[in-house]
Amino acid sequence: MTPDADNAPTAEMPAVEATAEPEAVRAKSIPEAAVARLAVYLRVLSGLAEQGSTTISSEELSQAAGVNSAKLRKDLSYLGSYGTRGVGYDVQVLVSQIERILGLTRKHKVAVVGIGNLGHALANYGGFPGRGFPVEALFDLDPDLVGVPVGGLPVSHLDEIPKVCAERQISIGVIATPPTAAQSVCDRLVAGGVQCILNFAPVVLQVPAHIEVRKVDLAVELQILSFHVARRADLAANGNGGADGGPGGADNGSVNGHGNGMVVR
Amino acid sequence: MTPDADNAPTAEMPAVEATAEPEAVRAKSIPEAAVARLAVYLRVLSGLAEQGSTTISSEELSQAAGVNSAKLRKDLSYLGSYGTRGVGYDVQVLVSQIERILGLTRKHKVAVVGIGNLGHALANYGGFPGRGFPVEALFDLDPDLVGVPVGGLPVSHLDEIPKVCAERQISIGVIATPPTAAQSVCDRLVAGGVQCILNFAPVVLQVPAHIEVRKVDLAVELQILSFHVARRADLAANGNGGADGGPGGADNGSVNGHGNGMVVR
DNA sequence: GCATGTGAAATGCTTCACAGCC
DNA sequence: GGCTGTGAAGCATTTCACATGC
Repeated sequence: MTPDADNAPTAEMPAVEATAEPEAVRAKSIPEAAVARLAVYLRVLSGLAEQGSTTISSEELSQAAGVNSAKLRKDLSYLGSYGTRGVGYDVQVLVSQIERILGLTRKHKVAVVGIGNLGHALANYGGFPGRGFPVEALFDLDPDLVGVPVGGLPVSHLDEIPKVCAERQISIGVIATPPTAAQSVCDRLVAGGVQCILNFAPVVLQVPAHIEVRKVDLAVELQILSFHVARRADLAANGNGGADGGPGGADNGSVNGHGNGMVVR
Repeated sequence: MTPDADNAPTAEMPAVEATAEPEAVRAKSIPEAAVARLAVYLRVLSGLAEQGSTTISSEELSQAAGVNSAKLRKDLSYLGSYGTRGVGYDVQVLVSQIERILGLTRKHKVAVVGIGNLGHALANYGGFPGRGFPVEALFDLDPDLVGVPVGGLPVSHLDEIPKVCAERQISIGVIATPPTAAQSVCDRLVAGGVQCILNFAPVVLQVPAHIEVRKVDLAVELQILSFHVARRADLAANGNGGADGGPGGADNGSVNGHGNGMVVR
């Protein structure tokens, strides 16, 4: 995962205060794990909407999203009650509600730092996934790159990070630099006022408490896969006594869960 | 995080039983979340080793890895008892033990499918992170790319996936194609005998139960960050009256705070 | 009848706190 | 005195199972 799912959201906010909320109190504190899945549901639902579906049951949607239906319903219940018993959910309504919860009704400007192979790929992502995340600044250290437009946007120097980020109101910084530069880049992004960082560099960043960091770590992902290969080999080697019946049989229940995550980390 | 985690031996293991295991039973079933962190510790430790450190305490290592020390010790305890009370851990010993558990003592051949921006980045990663994951096959649909060497390896056509993967004993397939092609590529990788898949395409793959899948989903990561920005904005907007004192303050200490500040994220 | 929504149970993960050992 | 290793407590997430309402 999501990988990752580390993160300690804390923030409980028990009863909130007196100020009676006139309406839905929202901020009900929705589990981090559920948030990640909502993003997946959103993509599936958008696809369905384009194909003309208007309603869908939890069973169908859960299949398409690779989770079980109970989990899906629980996740959707965090949004409020937007289904119809005996029928299912209205696709458009779910799309809107998930977008609302995820804060996608507003744009989040992105800066990409480190225009190497990966940075290029990110900068060219065509406005970044699903709209709402326009790339509005690019940075690199290399003098040969500074000034050159990549994906229609000129590259600025690392030193400009704080100034440019502040000016353009960047809210998300993406770090795609070599590991040695990452912490320093991170500090400058924070100085520039970004609120969140998506880190592709294989280092653990130190950040102030109010900055949200997510990391995407290729080496870690591969090593997790390696672990599973090894474990499977172990089991096959000495795990089961005779019987069995070749691979695949193994049984072990494990439903088809599948899943994953994240990244998650 | 990957759910799956089915453990073979079910229950605990209160005492020995029936089929006496001749030796250490290893397969102790280590939590998925811990596996991901072990990979991080490994990187930190490798760095330390290169700088000449020979021992380290749980406190220091946990700081460097961005977790708290209790968690770190618990994680390391899954490896066995390799620390020295009153002293700390031997860096080299930990490195070896983590490598053993993660199955890094053996190579895992990788195939990259989809040689676009991202695929290029991956193919050029210079043998892939930290050794042990050699890229040994590249695939794309584009006739202009087939046959062209990328990072020293010629690109083959998608149709060759099953054959080439089987021949070269590829164990990990990396999908870096557009979403529409991903499921079909996945099926071919499975046909070619790969055991694990790392999926960069924004789709939920359907795979047989014995295949391990991890996904890296840029859109999901950004949307999770968006959620946190939104939540924070919400809190700031109606959470607390004036006072405050800038962002970050909020916190609202979850009551029992409990010392232990801990930097963490 | 059928599918949602949700308390409650089960499972899994993290944190605490301290015994054990150097 | 310091630091590891770990049972037990505390939380978080997932799953169950069924009342609820269309």
